[in-house]
Amino acid sequence: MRFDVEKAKNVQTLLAPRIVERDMFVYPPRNVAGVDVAYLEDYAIGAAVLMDYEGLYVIETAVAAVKVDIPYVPTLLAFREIPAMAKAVKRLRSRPDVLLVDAHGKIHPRRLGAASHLGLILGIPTIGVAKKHLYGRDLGGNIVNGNEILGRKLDRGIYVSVGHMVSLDTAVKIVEKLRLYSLPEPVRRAHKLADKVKNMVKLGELDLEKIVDEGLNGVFS
DNA sequence: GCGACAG
DNA sequence: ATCTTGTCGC
Repeated sequence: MRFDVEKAKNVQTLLAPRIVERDMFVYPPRNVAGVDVAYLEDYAIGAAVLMDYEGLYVIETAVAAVKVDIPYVPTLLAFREIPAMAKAVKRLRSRPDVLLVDAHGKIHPRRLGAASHLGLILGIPTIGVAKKHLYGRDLGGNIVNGNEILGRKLDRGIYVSVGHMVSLDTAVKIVEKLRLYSLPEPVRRAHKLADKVKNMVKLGELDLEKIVDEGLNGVFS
């Protein structure tokens, strides 16, 4: 067993105290990016879409792929997804002011969901945006655990929580503004991009190995 | 022991 | 997350 579950949990417990819950960027942000991952066999394809916060137009996109060894274990998703997400974000030529991650942030048993973990590793403000419940109790829209507020559940079943370097109120404000559809645009587009690349690789229209060592950049819409 | 369990 | 066809509706 190359993946030590207990050790991974200890890493989360150790890193959680480093999360900053204050806005460490100028609000409103100039631009925001969304990241997501798609899987194809034993590879993870990460996609990042950078958009203008006010105009909601795409500035640039980046795709990266990495081989994945780690299995999916509930609450330890970060260890499986972060390599691909981090690589995609780093391939962006501009550094996003805020990053929206398709995963939970503080809504996590040890307060370090993948969105928080990624923000800590990249040193970029992050917001957790998830579609399903993972942890905590719903108390009138607030996801709580005892007296602690971990995040918020918005309409259409979207969970928002602090990733890193952002307050919950600001995180919610940003997500709401970017919600043209259920998911905030940057995340929805990153999901579509990762999915599209995955299918193109399947159809032989793209070479996965080439994406693994060179990545893919674009300036689409 | 039982149920829950992001992507 | 992934697999997987058609179908209903704006």
